[in-house]
Amino acid sequence: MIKLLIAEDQGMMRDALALLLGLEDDLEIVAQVSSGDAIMAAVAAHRPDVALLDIELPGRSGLDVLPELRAALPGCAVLILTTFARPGYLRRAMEAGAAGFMVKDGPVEELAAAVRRVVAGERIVDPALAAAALRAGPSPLTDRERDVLAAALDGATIADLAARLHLSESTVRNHLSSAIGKTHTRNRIEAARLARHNGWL
Amino acid sequence: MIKLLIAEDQGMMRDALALLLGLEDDLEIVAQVSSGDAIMAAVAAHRPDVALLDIELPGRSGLDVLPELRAALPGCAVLILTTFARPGYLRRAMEAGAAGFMVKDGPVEELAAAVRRVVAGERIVDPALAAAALRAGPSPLTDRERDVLAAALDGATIADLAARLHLSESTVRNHLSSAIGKTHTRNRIEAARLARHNGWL
DNA sequence: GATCGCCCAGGACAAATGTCCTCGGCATTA
DNA sequence: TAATGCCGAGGACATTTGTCCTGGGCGATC
Repeated sequence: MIKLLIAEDQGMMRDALALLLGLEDDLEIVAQVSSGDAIMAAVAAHRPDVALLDIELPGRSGLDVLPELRAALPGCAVLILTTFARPGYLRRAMEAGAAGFMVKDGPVEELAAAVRRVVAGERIVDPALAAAALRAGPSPLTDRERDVLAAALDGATIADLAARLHLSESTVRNHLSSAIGKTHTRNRIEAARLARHNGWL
Repeated sequence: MIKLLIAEDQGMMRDALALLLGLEDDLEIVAQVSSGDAIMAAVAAHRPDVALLDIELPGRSGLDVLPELRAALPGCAVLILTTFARPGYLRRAMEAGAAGFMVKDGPVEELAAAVRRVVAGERIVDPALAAAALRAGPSPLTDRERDVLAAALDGATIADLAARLHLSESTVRNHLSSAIGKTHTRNRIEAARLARHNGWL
């Protein structure tokens, strides 16, 4: 019997996954959580064989908890299940030891099969996405550039960013200018959007 | 037997919905489509009793096809099912004659019940969302302001917008300035984000 | 110890953006 | 007919943003 943990914030999707996977004879859902903060406690309590993690969760993201989960329970295979096929997400997932990376676009039948395959030790990666990840390369951004771009996503002014990050306006400008240059974009909005698209934030 | 049409682009969600609703004895999935363009043809071919429409679909949005669907097949109740609880979405859906509006956060069990209730003539609306829709009020934007804001969402410069919309830069500036004023925001990014959040785009 | 990259900060400057004004055309409404 | 509102356009102006430069501090690496 394969013990499964599901971390997914969208209620309908979570219920549907649990119901469908629960129908399989060799799978058992031992825990369902809807926030990233709840993952580690559920892992400790139920010691699943496979963890199905969404990335964009309230609290901590699935990618953030991934290294911690691998360290705490190395025998648990992690299958990332996300809406967004972002190259940087795949890269981070693989570097952190995920066993597989799937997007929610495919048919549900693939899911149970994927769970069994990662339990068998296989790695699951969408080939097209892997190619995109290699093409996009690793993030060219420094930590601070990433912070500033992430904070700029919602349209804040430079003064806002400076206040929010406890920096001077000059520093914020410099980081932004540098990030714009590295991303070959024309302003911070394009830079921030590209960075998000590539999973660099 | 209640005949159902499902329009949903995310494969896993579509499959899961179809499977779960198909398990109900009194429901029958007569059509599944993944793009907005395909909805009307499927409606004509299968004449469903209930159409379950996502809003953000490739091709035409669920809200765009809604009036056409109601005109073509008035006996078909439309249940909007969306990820985003945007006040303007709810408003548009209700004004266009939707029978219900649900977000994908809730438990799946609600879904089959909602389908039966709209067939029985009930209207389904999340009370909290309805309150938000009333609080946000109708869109204050003119058609052109909406167009310009929508085009500004991706970080385009004023020159880009002017070229894309076949307007002079002066005109674009004026529309943007007006939209910024009406939304009580500080720049077009904030204005565009607020407008999107409220479902005004 | 020197070098490198990152971080923070400031100044100077050009370019982009946002505001406010005028003006004309057009359709709808009173 | 007059008034109103939306649309397109342009000019003038202040503000914001982006670029490029300098410089100091810090830690890692060679």
